Amino acid sequence: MAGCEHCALGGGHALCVQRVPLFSTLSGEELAHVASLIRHDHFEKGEALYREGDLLDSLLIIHHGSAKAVRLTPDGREQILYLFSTGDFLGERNLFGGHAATCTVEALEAVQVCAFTREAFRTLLYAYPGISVKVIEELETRIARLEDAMQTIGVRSVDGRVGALLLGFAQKYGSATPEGTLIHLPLSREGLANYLGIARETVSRKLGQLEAEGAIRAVGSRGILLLNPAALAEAAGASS
Amino acid sequence: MAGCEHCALGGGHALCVQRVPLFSTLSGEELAHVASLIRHDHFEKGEALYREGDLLDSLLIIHHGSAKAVRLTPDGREQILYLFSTGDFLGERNLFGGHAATCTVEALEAVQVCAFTREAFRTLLYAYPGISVKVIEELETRIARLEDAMQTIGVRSVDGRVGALLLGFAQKYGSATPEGTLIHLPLSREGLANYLGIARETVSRKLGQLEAEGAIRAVGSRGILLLNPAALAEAAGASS
DNA sequence: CGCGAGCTTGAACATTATCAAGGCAAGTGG
DNA sequence: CCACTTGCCTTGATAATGTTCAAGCTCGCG
Repeated sequence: MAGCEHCALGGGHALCVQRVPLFSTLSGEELAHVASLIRHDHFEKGEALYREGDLLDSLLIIHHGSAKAVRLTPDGREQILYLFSTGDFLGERNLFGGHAATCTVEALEAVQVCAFTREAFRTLLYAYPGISVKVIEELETRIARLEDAMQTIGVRSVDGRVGALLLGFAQKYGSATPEGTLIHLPLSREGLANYLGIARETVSRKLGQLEAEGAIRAVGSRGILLLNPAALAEAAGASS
Repeated sequence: MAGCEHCALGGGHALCVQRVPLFSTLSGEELAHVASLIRHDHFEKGEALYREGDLLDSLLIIHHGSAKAVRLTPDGREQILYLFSTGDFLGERNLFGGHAATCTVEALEAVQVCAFTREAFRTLLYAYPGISVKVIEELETRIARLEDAMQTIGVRSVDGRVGALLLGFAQKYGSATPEGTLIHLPLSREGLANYLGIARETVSRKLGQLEAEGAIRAVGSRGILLLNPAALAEAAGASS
């Protein structure tokens, strides 16, 4: 059986399928079956996992690395819609309706993915009905994330957006230190700008301002130390 | 059997369940079974179908009328996330995870809904597995809408947002006339502002500007005649 | 006819984008 | 090992854009 090589490698390495909430209801034996259906792929930084308009025929699970889902706006800029990292899955949008991909997904760093073909996944759905419910739940989660993002982008002042973004990143990419939470940003300033829908320069200025206020401290170009989360939360909550 | 009274009323009136894509794969007999599980409810304009934080236990199908899904932002304004009208269904977010509702849904006019209890719907899912796939597809559609909305709100200039909104409304609420498409707005100016994430006054100004340019013509307070859709499309596509 | 809610308009103000110049850092080649 | 180059980031000045506050208007309704 063509198992998941990545998963087989490295000592206490868990099966990649175990990392996906989708399969959390399955037994070890079933997981092994699922894993046997997996094939692999690898992308370098900057490479596209797929592009807007592609007709995907696989479900992708990010085994290691991170990626951004972007969409080109009519005026030529790009809007980042999601950030994916280890354990997230994508491509589910295209498995059923036969729709073309609605956004381009590009690797932010080297990315290893585990993939199911459409057929393999459909087989799974019939074999393990519980997965359907999991898919639905996962989609609901993604909707919730989008709703949050939309509320953030749509209404809050720019200060608030920046604050909310940093707090969000702190949970996802942060690690606790004696001084506060250290965030390793997954994006450049330009990336942050595209995520927030504002100009690059504005990101710089807002971060500079927050640093001047003592709420954060820059650590290299991709590191931010959260000194005063409460100040950010306040910015995120108040209109100015 | 406690059938769907609304559906039974009025001559060639279709079963309300037929209006929902969810059940499009079912036969007439199966539809009748589904319809037998339905109960009803009615809401007046301004009344809430449910509120943020409620633990819903039903799937609601809008049989007649329209409603808005809103979320209160930290700074006290409201952000409109969706508009629902006849045939749309809602509450699916809360059927599985047992999550509380993430937004408040309020009737924009008198609304009649058909509802399934959670149990009834689960029963259906097991009886007719095809419904699961439909649910997934429908969720995907909703995600696509959100992604569109996010791109619109996040990046486009306000002129572009207004243009895109009008074009979108033209498809959903428009009727063709010799002079152009006549849109009956489902929202007040304040509603439009909350939907677009901008100030009331700005909506007035932009609409006035479009009217001055001859792209649209106001017809009463809730009517807009689209004279030059191309001009709107251009605004929606260009940054300024 | 008069009242009130919602809409429009104006002017001052705040914020952000844009344009432009300069700095920092990492990687390159001598 | 150092100067150079390149890409990315910061900072400043200016102009465009939207918000806010305030006043007046319109339309529908009692």
